Amino acid sequence: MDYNFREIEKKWQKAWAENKTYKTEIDHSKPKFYVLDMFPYPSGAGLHVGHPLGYIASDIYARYKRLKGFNVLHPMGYDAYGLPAEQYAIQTGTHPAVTTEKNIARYREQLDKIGFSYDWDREVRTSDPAYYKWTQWTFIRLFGSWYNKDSNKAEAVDKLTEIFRLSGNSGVNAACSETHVFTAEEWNSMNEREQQELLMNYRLAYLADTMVNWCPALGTVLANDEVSEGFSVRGGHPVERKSMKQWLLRITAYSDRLLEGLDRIDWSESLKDIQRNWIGRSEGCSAQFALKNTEKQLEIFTTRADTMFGVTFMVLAPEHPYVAEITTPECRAKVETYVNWAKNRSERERMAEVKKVSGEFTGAYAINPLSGEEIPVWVADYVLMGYGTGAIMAVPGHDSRDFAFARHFGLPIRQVVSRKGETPVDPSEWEESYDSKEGVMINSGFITGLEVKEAITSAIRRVEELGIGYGKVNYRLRDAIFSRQRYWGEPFPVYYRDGMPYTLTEDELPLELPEIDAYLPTETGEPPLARAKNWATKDGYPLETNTMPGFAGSSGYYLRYMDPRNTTEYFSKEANEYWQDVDLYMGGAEHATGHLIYARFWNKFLFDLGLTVKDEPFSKLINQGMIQGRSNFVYRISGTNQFVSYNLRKSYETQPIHVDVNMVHNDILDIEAFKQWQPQFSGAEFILEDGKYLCGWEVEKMSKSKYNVQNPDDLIGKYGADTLRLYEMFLGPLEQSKPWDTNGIEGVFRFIRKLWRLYHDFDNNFLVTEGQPSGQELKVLHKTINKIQEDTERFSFNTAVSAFMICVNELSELKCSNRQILNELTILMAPYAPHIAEELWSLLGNQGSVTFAEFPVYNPAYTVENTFNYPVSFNGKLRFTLELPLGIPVPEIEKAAIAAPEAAKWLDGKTPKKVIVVPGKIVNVVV
RNA sequence: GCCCGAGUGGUGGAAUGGUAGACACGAAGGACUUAAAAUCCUUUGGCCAUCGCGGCCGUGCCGGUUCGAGUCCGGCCUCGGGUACCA
Repeated sequence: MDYNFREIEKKWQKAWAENKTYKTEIDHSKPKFYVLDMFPYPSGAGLHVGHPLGYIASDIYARYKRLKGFNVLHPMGYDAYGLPAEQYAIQTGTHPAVTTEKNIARYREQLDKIGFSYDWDREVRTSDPAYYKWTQWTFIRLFGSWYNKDSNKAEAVDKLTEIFRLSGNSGVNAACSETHVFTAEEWNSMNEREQQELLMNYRLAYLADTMVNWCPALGTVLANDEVSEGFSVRGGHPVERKSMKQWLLRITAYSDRLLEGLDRIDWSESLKDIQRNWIGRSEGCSAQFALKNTEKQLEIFTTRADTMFGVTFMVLAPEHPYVAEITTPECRAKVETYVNWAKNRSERERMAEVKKVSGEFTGAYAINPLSGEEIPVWVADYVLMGYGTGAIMAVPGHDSRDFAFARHFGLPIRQVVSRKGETPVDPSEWEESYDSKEGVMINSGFITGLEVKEAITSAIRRVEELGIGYGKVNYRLRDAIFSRQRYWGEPFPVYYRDGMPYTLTEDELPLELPEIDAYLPTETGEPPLARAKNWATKDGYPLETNTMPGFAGSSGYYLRYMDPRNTTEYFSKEANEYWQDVDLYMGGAEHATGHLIYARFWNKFLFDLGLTVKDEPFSKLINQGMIQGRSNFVYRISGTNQFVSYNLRKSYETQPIHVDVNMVHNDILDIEAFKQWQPQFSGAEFILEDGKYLCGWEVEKMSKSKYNVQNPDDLIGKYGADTLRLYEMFLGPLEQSKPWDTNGIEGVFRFIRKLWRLYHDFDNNFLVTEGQPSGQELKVLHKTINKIQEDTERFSFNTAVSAFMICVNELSELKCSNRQILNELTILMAPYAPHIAEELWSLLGNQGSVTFAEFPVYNPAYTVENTFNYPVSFNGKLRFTLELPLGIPVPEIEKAAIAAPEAAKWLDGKTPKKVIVVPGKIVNVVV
């Protein structure tokens, strides 16, 4: 064996660990650079080949930055709390901590084999009391804070009570739950319980009754981003709506800042769009519609105040408090039946029946404040209580849902917007609502004739003049539900006195997770922590039995890495001032509406407290694409144990059967391995083509059941970590999703051995030559330096690997073994293939690790060409090429092109109309 | 429905508006070898060709801008992701 990767990789991994090569300290003499991977949840299945994709990319970048003279922080840890370990505990009784510990050990082993440059001394685990102490600490601070919209930041609740004591709440502009106005006297005469209840409306971490996503199978509540189409993201269990008392984080207070911050960070536009949509800011206006025969006003929110003259009815959500109050006796029975039916329908049913129109007339009428018309009030489940006010003004002419509803129940439809130059058609002939984003108002009283935009402003102004509403901004973003009825999570640092929650003091932290006898809810349905003995404070007050959700621990871990062993603070001021924020964050786009939004909120809150110097935590973020599986199939002839090769399958009636991809090489089946794979195939017969059995293939999700899972360990065993690293990068653009396919890995392996041979003679003796490199050698090297630098900086790692291949091919061609050239090449390779680079670096006689070498400086002087092979086109079609010196004047080039012997044929005796010459690029002759 | 992103050889993929298919894989042929592995060489988008001159067609489809379009613009089709009675 010439290139012995097994020995080399083991040797250097050991050396890096022993010398703590990647240990990082604050160093003010160097600029900092913080490269972070989204830390993994250590699942029992271990890493598959998709996980390291992002880690390899970020590791290459981290190593590159070190060569460029940066002090690089590149840590790793574990998102160690989570459902799978707890589910396993329920089934087996094994403590989740034990399972987690074991899984972490396996992850670590796998990660170490790939040769990452993590500073493991900074490892954090979210389930470690030394870590979650600070998660709990942050919760206490959230509980003790409110959001002042005037100063636009979080402030202490103590300051708020002071204001209440002196002047009540009328002058307070807070992001809060709905509260009535009270005076200082009223506040001061309240008892503590009343005051606490009131303050709950202001706290950034607060307790409230809310409709939650309850998952009976998991026995817990889930956040919106943990639910997809009515099923839990983890496990795929059905989810239903239920009202429960829950802790919430008032993330909505930060809606605008979360939105604004997106403009200042370097994330992909698509990811920012996902967050923008999730926050869902919409500008509009709120307006009160008077209800006939009562004093009541019905408040609605609309983004299209201009269409108010087109309102022909109103709709309330079934949960709207007014439904019961305004329904007339004649309609009561029907409305009650409808409301009950609507309320009990699961999310699932509602989603499945979006197209079905349902609703009921309440018997009540409202009065259109602009037109004075009387309009009926309906109740229907297409209006959601959770958005706006739970009531809408229906404009069936210009809203598809209102239109469908009006058609179904025979309600009038009126057109109020018309595009310029179009003659309005009777709405009764429409098949759908009329798109009204642009146009001119018609049938609209005082705004008739205005453009939509002006009409909106005009209508809002009138609403404000009438004192029935005001311009308002609405958000789709909801406060984050922060309680989970689970065991394996952070305990809340909260106890209850007289039924009111209070937080522990800082010196009582961490509040450690107690031992319990079974990882299940109690018989009375309380969360598992209710089983813990003495789950109470020293004074005997009961502690909170919910635990925090998965996103709690991951919301601030990047800050803790800056100073992970600090026992007196979350992280020191010094550490935060040095490391500031994450310069490069690498991870999956699936966290767009979860972790990535919570972490930004968490960080902004800590920024308000003055703890962090940056309000945005991740200045650049890259989403690595998903690695999909590539499945292989064999084709069994129906009713037989005969298998027909891929291209012959059409002549038979066959069923495709998944076959383990590890038994297939370049789509050719290892027949013996297949026979031994499962007993049912032991007697299998095969119809071959060209003496081989060819399998079919398809791109699918990587999963055990599809037998297409590839784990990195096998590949490292066969080719080594450096080959795996290069191959994962060579697969294609980092951000693109792509199928995993080992078909190309041989090529990368060949390349790396070819690289090795540059430094060795035929007998594998290390051999480099001294002396000055040739001009050609320098040209190849410097072309490569330039390309690698450019490609690495724009994260185009696939083309960088190609550039290395070209470089090694060319140097091999030149039979180059020059020390100077190879020394520089070694440094270039180091971020990509660190083990072989380290070995060659030491063979070259260099002291110390190549990690801290200096990145070669590109010298364009070595790569200048003095001639250029001009492509000459006629009418845009390439006809021939012409070698000409660079730097000769344009008319000369023109002349040379036309005078070329090949040109005569295309000129056909004519004089060219025009000749375009782009020096150093192209010549185009127009005939 | 709405908002993004992507469609290039048998495959993964290259290509600041300037020689489409770099670099690999696979395949075919050859060298070396008792043989195999490894290695090396040649060919490899399609069609036509008096296959050593050459030509025509080709980047999902239809148009447009331009001396010149895979790249820019307009309209469609397909696939992937996000979101969904959000007023």
